[in-house]
Amino acid sequence: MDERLTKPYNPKEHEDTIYETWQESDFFMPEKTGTKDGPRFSIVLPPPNVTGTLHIGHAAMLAVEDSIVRYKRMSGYKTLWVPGTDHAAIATQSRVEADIYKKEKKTRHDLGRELFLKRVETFAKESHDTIVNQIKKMGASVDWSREAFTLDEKRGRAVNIAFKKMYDDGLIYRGARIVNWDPKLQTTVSDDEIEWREETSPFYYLKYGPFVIGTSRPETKFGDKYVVMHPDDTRYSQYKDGQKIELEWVNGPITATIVKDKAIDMAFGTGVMTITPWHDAADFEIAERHKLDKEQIIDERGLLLPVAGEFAGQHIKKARPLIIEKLKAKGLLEKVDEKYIHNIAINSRGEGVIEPQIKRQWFVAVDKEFSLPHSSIEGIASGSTTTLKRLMRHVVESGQIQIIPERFEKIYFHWIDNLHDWCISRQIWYGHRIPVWYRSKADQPGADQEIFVGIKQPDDNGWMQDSDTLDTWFSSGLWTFSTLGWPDEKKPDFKMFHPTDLLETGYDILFFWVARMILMTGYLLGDIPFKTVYLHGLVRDAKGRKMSKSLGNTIDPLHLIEKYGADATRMALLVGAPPGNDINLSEDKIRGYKHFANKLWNIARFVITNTDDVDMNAEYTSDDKKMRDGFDEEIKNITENIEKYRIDFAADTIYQYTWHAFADTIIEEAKITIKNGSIEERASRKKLLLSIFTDILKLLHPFTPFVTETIWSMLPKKDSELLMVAPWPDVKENKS
RNA sequence: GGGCGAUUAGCUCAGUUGGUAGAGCGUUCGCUUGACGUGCGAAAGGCCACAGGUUCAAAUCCUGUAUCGCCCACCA
Repeated sequence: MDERLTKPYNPKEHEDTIYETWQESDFFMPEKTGTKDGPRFSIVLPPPNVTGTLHIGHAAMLAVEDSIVRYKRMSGYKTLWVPGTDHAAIATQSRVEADIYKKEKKTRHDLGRELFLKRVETFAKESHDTIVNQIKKMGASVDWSREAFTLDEKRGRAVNIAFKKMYDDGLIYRGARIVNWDPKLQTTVSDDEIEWREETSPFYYLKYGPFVIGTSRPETKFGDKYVVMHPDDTRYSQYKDGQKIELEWVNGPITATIVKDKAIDMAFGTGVMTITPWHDAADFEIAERHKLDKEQIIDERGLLLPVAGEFAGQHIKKARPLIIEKLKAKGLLEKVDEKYIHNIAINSRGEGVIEPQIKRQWFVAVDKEFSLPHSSIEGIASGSTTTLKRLMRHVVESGQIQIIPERFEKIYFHWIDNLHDWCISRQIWYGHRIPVWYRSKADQPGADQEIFVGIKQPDDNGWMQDSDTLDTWFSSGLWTFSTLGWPDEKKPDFKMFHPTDLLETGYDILFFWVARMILMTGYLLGDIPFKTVYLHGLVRDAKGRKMSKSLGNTIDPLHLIEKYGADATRMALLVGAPPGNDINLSEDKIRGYKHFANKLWNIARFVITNTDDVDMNAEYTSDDKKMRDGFDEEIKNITENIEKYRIDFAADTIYQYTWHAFADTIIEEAKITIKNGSIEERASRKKLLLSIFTDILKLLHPFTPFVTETIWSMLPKKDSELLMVAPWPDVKENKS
């Protein structure tokens, strides 16, 4: 017997060497697996952000993906799993900014663009190395030779080409639109990056000529010169759209214009409101509809502009009570509701309170028609006209992309239907610089600047690049094909592995990322990025709370691997985690699976020591035949569940079988048979032991790769040197 | 305001097409049994949130209610 087996199983002694063995074998590379013309399976790793270290959610993701990938590889597929990391623009930048400020009391502006970016890159590099190590510790069988980064040179080229093509097709435009401005980070953020927080604040009723208007933000009201009501509101039928009225306002008399718009909720407040188009998205829409003037009241830092009169230059927070005082003194304050509950917008990255502003930004037009020259999408012919929104809806609606669990399809459609143009420019430094250059026309002062959109800076003089960078999701939207060689569509990887088979990611980034990949792939390739989307849930703590640094309930996956082993950690994250469901993770659960790894180890000891004289050509007794047939049913069941992406069932089924059928029954009976049975009975049971155990190792391998590979190396008889490429048990023919 | 999910043993959760309720951890009792005490054998513990309905049969399907959680939305 192998002397390693004499001790209890200690994952630490085996895991790192096993991973090295795998890597040296090159079986992580598709070139080494499957057959030339055989089936292929490809998947990309959702690139983790280089903002520090992986958390337990990443570990869960790796466990699910690696299980599927290993299963496919063993099933004879040419299997590719592409790893990489994401520069995560704003998240990484604000992390480094905070670090620098904490240590050196300096801002990025103190350092300057170039120096600051160096610091971010250093941080990103360290982060990357940590992450790579963690991915390896989890046992992920990714192809490291194909590793990519969203901000490396190849991906940068892909980004610029995509941008230029969209610009040329009129799908990317520059426009003054209302955006979510974060005065703290001094940048715009997309709608999806906003979190809403409930807040109780006073709600003021102000006299506005003959009307009473309600507001929670009196500091924005200085320039309000349109008063809006519903056209069907009989209370105000004496007022006509466009009618002018004179009234006394905060800083003196003004002329206001009546506007009738159906967006007004007659039941809310007095049914009348004034609008501030520059600082409110809803007001902006009304102003656009009626072609009204828009005036900026608050600047980028949150200070009031000259329109505020005596309050100019003050910060909105400080000015508000003073403004109320003045309104009160002028008799314009009708009443105050102190307990008004409303939602305020917060930047989810960095916690700044969002101040809507009208700004000149770059947008992707989601409703604009364009023609798609080449299309592999069923139902959309090459050369036909469509919009990004329609494309995104169609590929899921027609079933060309399947989302698991299905209920998320509805959520996806709903999101698309509410989608506005996507603001892609960011006023931060870390990221893909917008590939647009400007030059003022020297001979024509005051004229518009010349604009150049391209892959790289034009050769002649005087061009200045746009200082903004792109939303990080712009580059990750290209991920499924920018990692396979695009824009060169002749690259073998692209031809062989695109579209990918599966995208496995958290439901929390369905809109951010999944939808954007569908958008980019549909537009740039006329294709789908993947056939199936598997959405996993969030990992919560034992009490069901979200893990967060502030709660102090985060679990470091490396700590778990150190204490219980990667296999136990993986099992705990797989079992009980059906697609789309959050799982509560407790250390007790992981400890249970550590015991299982040891159980398997001891089973191995029993089987190996009792089958050294096994004859694999022996006849099964009828009892043993039944046992083997029963196990074949389990194999079928497990295989079907993996195919259905019910990894949780598959992992639990083989766990239950191994412990409570194989160990508790077959081994226990074997002890008696081997001692007292006839020659035939003994030979049969020994064959059964080794035969089932060999297949158990195969079935368990996708879920617990380390311990099974370690045991495999001790098996005297086997059909493959390494378990990771041993053939998956096939029972289809056994069916009688 | 709209949508989605959850509610099952002391705790955390499974329960795949409806067929007399399961796991892990915890608890109690007994076992140094020739693979394993990280174990083995046994036991206690559940009107499956509530109210109706469909069915020979419901934790499972339908309707409603309650509580919790999540997502979406331009109510000033």
